[in-house]
Amino acid sequence: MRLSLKALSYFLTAAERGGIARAAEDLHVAPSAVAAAIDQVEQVFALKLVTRTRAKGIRPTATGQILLGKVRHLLEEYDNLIAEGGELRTALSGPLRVGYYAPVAPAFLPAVVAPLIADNPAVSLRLVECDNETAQGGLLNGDFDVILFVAENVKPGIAYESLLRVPPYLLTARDHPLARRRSVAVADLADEPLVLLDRPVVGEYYRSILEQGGVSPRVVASATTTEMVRSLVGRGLGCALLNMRPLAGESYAGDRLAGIPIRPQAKPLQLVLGHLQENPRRLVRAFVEQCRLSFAGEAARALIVTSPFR
Amino acid sequence: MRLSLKALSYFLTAAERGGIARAAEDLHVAPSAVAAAIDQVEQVFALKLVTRTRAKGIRPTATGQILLGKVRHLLEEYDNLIAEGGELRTALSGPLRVGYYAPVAPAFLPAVVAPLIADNPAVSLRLVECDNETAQGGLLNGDFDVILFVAENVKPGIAYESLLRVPPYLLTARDHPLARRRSVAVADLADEPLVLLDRPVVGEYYRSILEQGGVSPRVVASATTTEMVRSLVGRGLGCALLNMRPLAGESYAGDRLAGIPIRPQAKPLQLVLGHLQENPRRLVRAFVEQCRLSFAGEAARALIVTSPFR
DNA sequence: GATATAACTCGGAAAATCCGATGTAGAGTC
DNA sequence: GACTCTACATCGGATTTTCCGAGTTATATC
Repeated sequence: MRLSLKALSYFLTAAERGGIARAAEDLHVAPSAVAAAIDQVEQVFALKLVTRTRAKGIRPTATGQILLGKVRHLLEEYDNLIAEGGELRTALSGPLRVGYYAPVAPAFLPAVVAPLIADNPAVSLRLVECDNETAQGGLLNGDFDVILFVAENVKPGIAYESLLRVPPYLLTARDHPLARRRSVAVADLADEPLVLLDRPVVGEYYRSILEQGGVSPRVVASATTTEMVRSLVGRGLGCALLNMRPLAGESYAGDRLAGIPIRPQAKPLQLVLGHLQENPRRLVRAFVEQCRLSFAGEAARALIVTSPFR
Repeated sequence: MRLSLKALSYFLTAAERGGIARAAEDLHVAPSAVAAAIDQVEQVFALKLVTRTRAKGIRPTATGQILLGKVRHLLEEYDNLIAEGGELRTALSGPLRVGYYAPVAPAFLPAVVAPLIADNPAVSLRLVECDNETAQGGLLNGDFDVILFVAENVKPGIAYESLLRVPPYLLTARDHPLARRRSVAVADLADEPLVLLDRPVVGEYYRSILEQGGVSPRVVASATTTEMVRSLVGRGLGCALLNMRPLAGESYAGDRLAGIPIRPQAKPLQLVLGHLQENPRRLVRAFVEQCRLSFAGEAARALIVTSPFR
C-alpha cells in the first residue's frame, strides 16, 4: 500500500483549490501535511505533477491534470462505497436471500414478502428451497440472509425464534372412513397403509411418532415432496402424516383431501426463523419483523390442523 | 477518512482466504492486524460482515458478500490508478499537448511528430497555435506539455533550449529589383514600402532592426498572419522582414516570392523549445528528443535564409 | 479426552502522520 | 527600489495510528 487515499485526496483538493494553504484550511490540517502528501504522490509516480510558485500557490501540470482526472474518479468510487455501505445498513434495498425448509412455504411466504417488496421497489428477493441442513449451513456461510427451518439439530451460531408450533395431522382421501372422525389416535393407524414423506428431519419425526404410539408402520409408498404425498393419498393409496397444510383443498391430481388431528396431541414441529444476531442490515430486520407479524395473526392458524377439515 | 484502503484490502483478502491467519500470512502482517482491520470495517458500517468461528476461520455473511463485491471493485480501481500512473511515466501514450508560437510551424512540426505517432498509436496529439505569452502561461498552468516559442521575455520557471537561430531576411516579390541582390543592408530599405508582420514580440523586433539600421520605416500595410504578409508582398505592395520561411515558393495568391539575407547579419530570433524540467513523462521526453533530432539535421537549414532564394 | 487449529485480547513498540515555528522566494504597492 | 504580504519549504518534536507477539480461549477432529 504505497499510496494512501488520504494522500490522494490531499493532492486533489490542493490542486482544486489551487494552493497548499487553502487546501489545508479546507481539510483542517497543517499545510505541511498537504505538502508532504503532494510530495508523496509525485514520488510514487516519479512525475512532476504540480508547479509550485511561492506567494501564488500551485497549479497542476499537464501530466498532473491527466492523473487528477483518474484520482477524482477513484475518490468518487470510494465515497460511493462508503455511502452504499451505509445504505446497506439503513435502506430497504438490495438483495434479500431467503433459504427455507418448509415445503408448504408457497402457502404463506408470498403473503409475508408482499408488503416488503410492494413498499420497496429496490428490493430483489431470492427464495431458495432446500433441506434443513443446507439452510443452516447457507446461513452460516453467507448464502442466505435469513432462513425458515425446523428446530431440530440447530447449529451453533444460529439465532432463531419460533414462528409456529405445528402439530401433526392425518391426511386422508376425502372418502376415507377415517375422514369422518373428529380426531384419531396413533393406534388407529396400526392397520392403515401409510404414505411417508421421506425428507430429512420429518422422515424420522414421523417414524418416531408412530413408534411411540406402538405402531409399526405399513409404508406402501414414500415420496420426497409434500405434493406427491398429497396426490398419492388423494388417490387412495393410504394415509399420511403431515404437519403444515396448504390452503388448497385438493391435490395436483384433482382429488379432494381431508385432515384429522392426532390425539393425544403428539409433539409438534417448530417452524422457526433463523438469522445471525448482531447488526443485520435493515432489510433483514424488516423481513424478520414481517414474519413475526404474519405468524402472530390469525391467518397463520390456517396453516395448522387443530380440527378436522375436508 | 474513516476507513483506509489498507483496512479494506485486509478485509478482502481475509474473506477470500477464509481466515484471518491465512490472510495475515499472505499479507506478511500479524493476525491481530488483520483482525483489527475487519473490526474496523464492521464498525464503520455497523454491520456484521463475517462470521468468525474459532478453529475454522471466517466466512463473509450474505451482507458481507454484497459489500465485498464493491470493495473488490474499488481495490481494482486503485490498482488501475497506480498502474496507469506508472504507465504515464514509462509508456509512450496518452495526450500530448503542444503550444506553439511559430507561424511557420506547419512547415516542420508534422515532420517532427510523424515518427512519434507512427510508432505509438496510443498517442493523441493536440497542437495549439497561440502567441508567445499564452504559450508560456499555458505551460505553467498545465495547458501544455511543451511549447515552441521565441526566446523573448521568458517567464521564470520555464526551462528552454534553443532549436534554431533564425536570422531575418527580406521577402520580396520575385520581380522586385532587390530580388537580384545577393544580400541587402537595412539602409537599402530606407525608401522601400514595407509590409509589417504585426504580432507580439516580432513586431517590435522588426521595428528595432529598422531603427538600428537608421531607417524610419514606411509601412504601407501590416498584417497579423505570416501568410497575409506573404501574399501582400507577392502582390507587389512592398517588401517585408521575416525570419522563418515556409518551403512553399509562392503565396496563397499564387504569386512567386524571393528572399534575400540581411547584411550585416542582424540579431537573429531564437526558436526555442520550452518545458518543465524534473520528471516529465516519457512521452514528453520523446517529443523533446525528436525536436532535437529534427533541428540538428540538415533539413532544418531549409527553414532559414542565409543565401538568396527565388 | 487429547490434540490441533485459529480467533481473541492486550500491553508495549514501531511507524506513520501531523503540528508549528522558522525560513525564503515571489508578487504587489507606493 | 524598499517594504509588505502571501504562500511554499523545511525540520524537529509530538501525537496518533498501526503493528507485533505472547498468552488465552473456543471449536473441531480424532
